[in-house]
Amino acid sequence: MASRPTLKTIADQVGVTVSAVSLALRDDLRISQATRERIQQAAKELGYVYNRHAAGLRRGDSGTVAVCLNDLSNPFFTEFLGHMEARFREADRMMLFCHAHETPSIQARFIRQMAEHGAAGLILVPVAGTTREDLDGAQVRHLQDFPLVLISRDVADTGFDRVINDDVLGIRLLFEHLYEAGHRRFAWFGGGGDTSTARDRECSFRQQMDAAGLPVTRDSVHHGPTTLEFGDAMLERLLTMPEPPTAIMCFSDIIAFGVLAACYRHGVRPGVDISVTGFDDMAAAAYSAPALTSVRVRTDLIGQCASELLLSRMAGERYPPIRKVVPPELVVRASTGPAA
Amino acid sequence: MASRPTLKTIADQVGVTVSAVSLALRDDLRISQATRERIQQAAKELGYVYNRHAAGLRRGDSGTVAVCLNDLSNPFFTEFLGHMEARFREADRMMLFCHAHETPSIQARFIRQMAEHGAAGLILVPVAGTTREDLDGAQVRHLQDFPLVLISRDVADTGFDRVINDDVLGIRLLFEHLYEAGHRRFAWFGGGGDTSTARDRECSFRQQMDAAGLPVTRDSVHHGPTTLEFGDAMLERLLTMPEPPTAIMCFSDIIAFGVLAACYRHGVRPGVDISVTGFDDMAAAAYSAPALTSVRVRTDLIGQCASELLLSRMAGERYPPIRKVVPPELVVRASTGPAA
DNA sequence: CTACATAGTTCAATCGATTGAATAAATACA
DNA sequence: TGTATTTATTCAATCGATTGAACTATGTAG
Repeated sequence: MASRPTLKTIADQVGVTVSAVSLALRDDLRISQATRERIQQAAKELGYVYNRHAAGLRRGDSGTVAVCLNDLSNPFFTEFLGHMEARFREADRMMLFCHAHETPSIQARFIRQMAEHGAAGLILVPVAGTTREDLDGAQVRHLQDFPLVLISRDVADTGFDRVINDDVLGIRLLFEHLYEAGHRRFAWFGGGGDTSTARDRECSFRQQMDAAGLPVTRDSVHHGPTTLEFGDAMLERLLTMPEPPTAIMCFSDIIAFGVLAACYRHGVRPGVDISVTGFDDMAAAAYSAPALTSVRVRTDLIGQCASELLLSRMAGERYPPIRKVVPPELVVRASTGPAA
Repeated sequence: MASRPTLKTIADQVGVTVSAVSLALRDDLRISQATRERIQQAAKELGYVYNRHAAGLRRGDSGTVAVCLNDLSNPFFTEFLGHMEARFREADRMMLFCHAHETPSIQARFIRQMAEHGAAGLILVPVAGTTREDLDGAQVRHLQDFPLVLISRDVADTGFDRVINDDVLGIRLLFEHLYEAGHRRFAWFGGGGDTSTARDRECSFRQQMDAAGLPVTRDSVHHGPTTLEFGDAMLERLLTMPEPPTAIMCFSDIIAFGVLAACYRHGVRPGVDISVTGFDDMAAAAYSAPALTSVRVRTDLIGQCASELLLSRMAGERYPPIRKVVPPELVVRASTGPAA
């Protein structure tokens, strides 16, 4: 029944004031070592639990950071989560987490709530279609000078820090790899969402096609969700064509895995009869059947860089907004080969 | 420069007291509708942001719940996260999140910190080897009567609520499926961690073998981490045996995917030359090459049930600790077939 | 015209930790 | 011995929202 002990409880027990206890528990040298030890001992015995609400109220900092992702079912994003979590734990920051499900209203609500909680910073993979307006004014007036780092997806015209992958380069690497292997008939299985990632990758695909003097027809570009189902279904459709493409570039590994599954069912051999590429190089890409050619997005570097940037902003660093673009790496595996 | 507005700021603006503002913002009927509207209007104009530290200090509830998982790289666990996040969002609870990396010290620290934050409840997938002592006394004296729900993995002798999968049943379903298909030489690729899941599944495997009158030899049981690498490497080893098993049961889909990858490289046809089963039935299982026979762990039901249980405990419900066991479902796909 | 609800608002204490300033005690210095 | 300095601790205000009790009009019943 005894309610949670407070500084007062300890103070009474030891015979000092709350001030002394407060200082002692934080190892302040103003309190003599002897007293400090008695106080810390008593705190332990009483099972004292620090109250961050009280501390946060007085100090204005809650010791938390907020992270908002949009798609947990995609391991690619959980890789980010892992890397950032590690860095924040190191910095002794707790993480408020939100799964926005690509839904603007969820994202907006989370931004408001994390502000209410006094989170000191926010890392955000903006949901598709997020605009500048969504990020400032709208929810939290004081977001203007609030530490906020966008990752993975870019939002134009923001005054925020951003850490993103070089999607244009990634597609170029894959395209060149396929082109050099003799492929001339390409298909693009692209992300349908309104994100910078989807736009940049598809745009880069079209540029490469143009530069190679290859026509982009209605049959070469297909849009859909980033799911296994989409890749699977799309390949089924492609196989009914009179002269199907010999190389399929997918917006994401996830889609490519779907394509591989459909190939397997139809006895089409990826890397021999057809070439398939992914994007992201998630862990499973090395173990698909066959192993998937992809570009490795450096989630580790991006995640670390973003956390670092956020922590430095939180520490009060002032500099113009940074837009960091991290180059990915081509990883050639068995799912691609010379054009038949 | 103007610091964040408070109730006082609004009160001065409108010409009422903080009490009135506090009540009005929460739509308390004690304040006349006219005044309420004026206050709410002013709050909006000033860009007022609710301060949960202040409210939490006074009310003793921060409106957060804590969730601690141990392995983000396994999509199986992020499925839980998704389901719980949805339920908590619905209940207007924020989520403090921790990735314990199977590390007891991280788990312990998180438990302490979430208590400091005044989280109203905790859902935990305990890290391998977690004991009763780790969960009470040790970190937070007041955890005794603290809403805590364990999921996925069980910890013996706790007085806490638990929601877990019926692992024994799952293995039995898979075994019977394989046995009826004529398989008699089995291998078990098992989780190496000290978790109830690893123990229960392996134990069930041994029971089934016994019941079928099949010997469990040194060559039939293999332990390792829940990774693609482990499954891959283990199959390589198995193929060097003079008389390899015809059926391989894996502790997790992840391991099975590694096995399928190795099969593919060696031209061994899963479902024809050898049968492979996973466990969990994560989304990718339907799209592996070939599609994987597995048992579907109802992460949706378990996640929902756990959140529901936690919310009801948080609401003050008192009843003896509940141990809810959710039955999984057999999903037969192409990776298993009649014994050669 | 008094007594009495009733609605609308304010008063004032409270939650628990923090911190700059003040005080007391002990030690050093002249 | 008296004063300056250091060390150890306490005082008291503060952060911002909440809430039971108190107060003040206004209206209603007797």
